[in-house]
Amino acid sequence: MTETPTVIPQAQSGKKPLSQTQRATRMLREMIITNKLLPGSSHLETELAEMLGMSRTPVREAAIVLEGQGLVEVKPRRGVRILPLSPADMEEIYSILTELESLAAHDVAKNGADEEDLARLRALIQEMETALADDDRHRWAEADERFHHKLVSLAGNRRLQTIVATYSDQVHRARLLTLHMRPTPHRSNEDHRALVEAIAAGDAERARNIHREHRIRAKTMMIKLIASHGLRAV
Amino acid sequence: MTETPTVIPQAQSGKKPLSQTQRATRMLREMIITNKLLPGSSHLETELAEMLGMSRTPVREAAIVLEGQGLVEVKPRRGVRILPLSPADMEEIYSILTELESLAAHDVAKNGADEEDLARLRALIQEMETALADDDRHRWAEADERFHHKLVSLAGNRRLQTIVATYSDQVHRARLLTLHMRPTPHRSNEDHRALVEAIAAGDAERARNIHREHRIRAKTMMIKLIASHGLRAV
DNA sequence: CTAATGTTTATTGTATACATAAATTTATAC
DNA sequence: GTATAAATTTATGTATACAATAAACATTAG
Repeated sequence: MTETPTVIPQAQSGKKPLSQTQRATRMLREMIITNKLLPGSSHLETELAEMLGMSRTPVREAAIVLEGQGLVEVKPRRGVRILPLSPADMEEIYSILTELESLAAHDVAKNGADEEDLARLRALIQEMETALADDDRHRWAEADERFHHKLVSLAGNRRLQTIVATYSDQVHRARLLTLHMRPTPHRSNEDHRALVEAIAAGDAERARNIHREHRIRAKTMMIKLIASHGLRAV
Repeated sequence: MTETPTVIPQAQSGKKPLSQTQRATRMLREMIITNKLLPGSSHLETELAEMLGMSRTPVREAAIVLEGQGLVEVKPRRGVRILPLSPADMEEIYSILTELESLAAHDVAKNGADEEDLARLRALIQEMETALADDDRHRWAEADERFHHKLVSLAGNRRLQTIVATYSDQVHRARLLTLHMRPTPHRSNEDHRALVEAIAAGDAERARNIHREHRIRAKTMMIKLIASHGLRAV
């Protein structure tokens, strides 16, 4: 894979100067998932190149990468189009995420997690709870994302991680949008606690089922919210 | 000028002259999954370009696409490397395929398949059986692939189909390799029949479980075969 | 006014040029 | 003979040039 989506931290001490293609890929992905480039809009290669201060070549290569990750579509003479997500698309993606994250939960429980990892997961749940207490949904969402990411990474299946990251990126916009429309996610935190217990107990099937139900609930809510607000795409 | 074919499901019908990049992508992928380009080997962009009779640019773009599909790795000054699969890689991929194909089986059973689709699946099983009777494993494998492909396509989740296709490509080499080492796949056909029955009965959970077990068996056998032949990568 | 045709423009696909940095080789010192 | 440094080669990353062609526009016919 060219790049693992949503792996922002690279700035530390690994001082390899990024290539222009890498920079273009990151910047464009960031602008897409944070809605700086609006879904449905099209952008000529030249425009993007100028905007990013580089030539067309790296922009073109970045577009190919992002197309492979389902974020854009490169249309022959129409430029690069930011793909909108319909409720049907969301349904597709959430089904896949549900299944793969549940597999991750299963595998983590089966292979066993050490105390450090369990502590990390519990700390993230705690973080979500205090964020909720402070009515800070943004912080809650961030901790939630990190929880799911950590869970998947513990499964130790790199490809699984890549797929989940890719599709999580795709629904990131929708999550941002519904964050303030949804009811307070208390139930979500209960699910998380139950999941960590199942993992700690090494009960793989229970972990899988808890997480699957958790994900299905999230999906149902998301679709309903989008539909109830009359959004045809995001 | 009456019809502009936007999405052509298969080959010839729309004879849009492929771009060089598309040609490069197809040719390289084909050469990789059929072992014309050996796993672990590296190839400079210039070599590949000359080999395919085009300039470096489209080769480069194809390499980016194939890298996104996990078939190659582009190493800074080492050229394009055909990625070998270790048993651990295979384990990763089969886990993902197991889960996603099982989801497909579940969804197809849940949404219901019409008689035509069921007939098609049954015809493919029949094809596998006659191929086995003729001791023609190649034909069996082809029908098997088409059966799995058909199953997944019936689920109607385009992204699911894409992921399964991508990872199926990755293990294609290994399947070719073990095709003649494995015992006659009678059990496999029984599984297929049971699956189609569960789908016809609309029993989603049963369909899911049957297919999951089927896939797990396939995975175990594959890993054992590879290991028993002392192969560290394919 | 509408449809058909010709003309212009704009954008892409691909080739190519070139500076840069990695890899490799050669030279030099110890 | 080994280790270090300098020189050379090489492949890449990126910019740029340019022909091909789809889209947009203007023109003409009906």
